[in-house]
Amino acid sequence: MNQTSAPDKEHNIAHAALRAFALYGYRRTSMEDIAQGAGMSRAALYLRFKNKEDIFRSLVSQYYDSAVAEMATALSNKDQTAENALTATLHAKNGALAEMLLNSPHGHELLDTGFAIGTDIVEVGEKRMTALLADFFAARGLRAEYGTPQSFAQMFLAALKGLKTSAPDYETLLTSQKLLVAVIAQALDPQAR
Amino acid sequence: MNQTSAPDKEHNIAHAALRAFALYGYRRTSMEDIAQGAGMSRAALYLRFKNKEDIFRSLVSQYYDSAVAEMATALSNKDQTAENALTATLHAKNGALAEMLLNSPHGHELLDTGFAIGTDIVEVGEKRMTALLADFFAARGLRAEYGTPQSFAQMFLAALKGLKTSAPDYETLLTSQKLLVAVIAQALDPQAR
DNA sequence: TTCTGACAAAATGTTCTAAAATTGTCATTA
DNA sequence: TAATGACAATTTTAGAACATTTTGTCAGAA
Repeated sequence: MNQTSAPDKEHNIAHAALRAFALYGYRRTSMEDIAQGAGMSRAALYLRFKNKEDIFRSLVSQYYDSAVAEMATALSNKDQTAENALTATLHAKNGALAEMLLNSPHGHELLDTGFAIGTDIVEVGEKRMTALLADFFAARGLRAEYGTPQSFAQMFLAALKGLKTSAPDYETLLTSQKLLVAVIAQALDPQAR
Repeated sequence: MNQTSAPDKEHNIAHAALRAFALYGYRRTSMEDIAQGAGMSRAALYLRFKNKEDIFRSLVSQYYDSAVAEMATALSNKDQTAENALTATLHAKNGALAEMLLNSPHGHELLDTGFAIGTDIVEVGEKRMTALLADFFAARGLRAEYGTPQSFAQMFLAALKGLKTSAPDYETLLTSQKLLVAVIAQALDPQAR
């Protein structure tokens, strides 16, 4: 009854890996680092993951799965204001994992041009987010002058990325995210105020 | 009467440098490359510029000077719609110099994290742009719910940067810029449509 | 005066070698 | 069965030695 299940162990590994990546960066994190953090031998890691890249990809997967799921929930409630829905969406996107990586001194390594691990996963993750937002914008009756829901959603995500990379501190990030959301919400619902 | 004036030569150098930087990237551009492009000896460059970094900084300066001036003009006409003013502003920002660098295969080197030359100039240039936009937003009666004109302008510039870095192609960039401008313009002038 | 060729100094790139670290696997243990 | 220690193979790192390129300067030519 108290035997640790496989998913739990994989979670331990993922957690330890995340910590190590945030601490040392991807390149300088060794399998030994991760194994120690997860409280097991290095060899044990290979029982569950093919290699370091595999672990990293699973982290990215994990992030997008939860972020997309949370986003879907946040956007599904038809009764709330557009502003609230979008704000909840941001919380989903700024999830714990993203937070930890972005706040680490090695966040850049994992985002900079030329870091090519998990790119494919990122791509489909972003596509799923775009689709969710496009549906939302369509459902809220986005007017034709703002282009297709699809292109509008792309614009929104790109703008958000800009806020994230430009913000000098967390405070500023929150402020500008709030402003952008307010503007977008207003565009959806011009007479709301 | 037909002697070439100093400013002209400096312009030649700047032009050649820009070409070389776009072609080879900053690091792999030698003073010899620039000298050849400008049709003079390498030593002659040192008569007008301290070194390569100095040339690069003068390029950045030049860009911001013209971009800021054009932006000021674009934003000053009180009769045009906010949307037109902002669109003209984008043209100023996406100036020829920016275009050339961004479209070059080495554009990334000059933008990526860790490229620290001319950072101070960029900083004051961006501040000047922010100030111009803030004045514009204030003059157009930006409503309090969108924060201060200052923070709103910061948000706008950051979002624009996101569009630029995220756009897969020039077409998409233009589209999303247009959408963002439309949204912002509508926030300034809710009943305009 | 305005510019250049030539020079010394500095920086950058290349190739090699040996040591150290990291990886992935497997026979063996608990 | 699930996990480990230990092993061979691979990769990474650091340093030395050397060639090449690039830089910044200056005496002197145009």
